Amino acid sequence: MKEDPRLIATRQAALDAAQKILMDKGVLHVTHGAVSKATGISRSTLYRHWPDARSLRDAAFRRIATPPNIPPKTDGPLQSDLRWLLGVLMGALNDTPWGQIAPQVVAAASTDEEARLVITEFMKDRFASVEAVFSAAISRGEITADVPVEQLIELAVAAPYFRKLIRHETLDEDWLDQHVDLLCQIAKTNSRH
Amino acid sequence: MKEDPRLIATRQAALDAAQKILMDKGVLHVTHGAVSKATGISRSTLYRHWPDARSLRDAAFRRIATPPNIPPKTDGPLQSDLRWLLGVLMGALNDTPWGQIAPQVVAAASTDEEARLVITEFMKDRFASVEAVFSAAISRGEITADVPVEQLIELAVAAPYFRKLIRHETLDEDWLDQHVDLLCQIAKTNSRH
DNA sequence: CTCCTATAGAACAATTTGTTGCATAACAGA
DNA sequence: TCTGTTATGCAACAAATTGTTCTATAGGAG
Repeated sequence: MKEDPRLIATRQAALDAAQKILMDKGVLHVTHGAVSKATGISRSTLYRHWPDARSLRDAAFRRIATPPNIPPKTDGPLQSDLRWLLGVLMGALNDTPWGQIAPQVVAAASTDEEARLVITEFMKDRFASVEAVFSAAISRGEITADVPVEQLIELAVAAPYFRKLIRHETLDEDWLDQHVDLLCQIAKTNSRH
Repeated sequence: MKEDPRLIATRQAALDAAQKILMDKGVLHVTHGAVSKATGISRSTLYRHWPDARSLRDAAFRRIATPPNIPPKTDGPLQSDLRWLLGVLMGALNDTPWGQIAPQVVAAASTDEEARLVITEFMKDRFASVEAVFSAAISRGEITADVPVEQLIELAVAAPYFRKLIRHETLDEDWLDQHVDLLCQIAKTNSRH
């Protein structure tokens, strides 16, 4: 037996609004009252779906933090693969809700176990993508297993996140080109050929 | 004429408590009521010092985010200077209130202009320290001006912050050694001698 | 000792938070 | 179409929180 469409519609509308509030005004303003006023859904209905403020916020976090599927490109060369993958990652930070919401999740993670799970899983996923690119390059013999892959992965992902979330600097194509160039240079100078 | 010691005492006690609440439970729980209960200071007094919840939170942020003075060490060699400076930075992230509070500031910065100022100024200060180390190395001729200093600075600082705030991984001596090694390697392979 | 001022405490209104009961409307199944 | 089920809207409500204001008191400055 299928789920009542009213449940689905309510959840969707409510979380859409919660997401928007989260992005525009911060986690402090995500309340049943605010969502009710934004959507027209009555407060009592919202309380039935999410019994307290925290579960509402968690739901909003989870909805946004779901990692988009990144179609893998590992056919080389390394510079090209890396540039493409980090380009997608950068695009997500710049143009999707995730980019705007990430700071809130980061903060929540420091006191909230649920939020911490959300972000560590998300990052594990990102790391796996980058790792696949390096592994492919090693398999092709483009670089050797001597390169400190762990460190490179961390630097590759850390830079755009740090730049966006903490420094509030722009993430543009020029910056990314330089970043990828440097990563590849490190990879190559650490390869024994 | 000096300031009334009662004002100073109240401010200090209140912000001490606010800081602790901020670290333990997150920004959501920093309220006049909570601080009053924690300190015994009456609510009305707190309201007179900080007229609304936001100014109280901002005050707590500012107090914690004040960068400690880092005594400069730029007498070389680069590896040693860098290791020492990033060691201090790592220690601050690991063992001072700043490390626990930074995520909250990061989040607040995405919707709050005041918090953004706090963190960008803080980072400007950090970057200047790292920049001084590289400049000194260039002056000594240890590395040449060909190295992409801007990028190196960003990577140097980004890695520990990313690791701590976003990945919730440990920051220990071994990791730092590897990190500094890699940074120096990049600097040297980019120097024409 | 006296004036000034910060604080404590209580009383208060306004807002927010969470609960409950009931009428209504929408859905699923026959 | 008819019927039983269930989600919603709405209003009333209690409780907690937020912010204001007044007065008495205690501590500090000259």
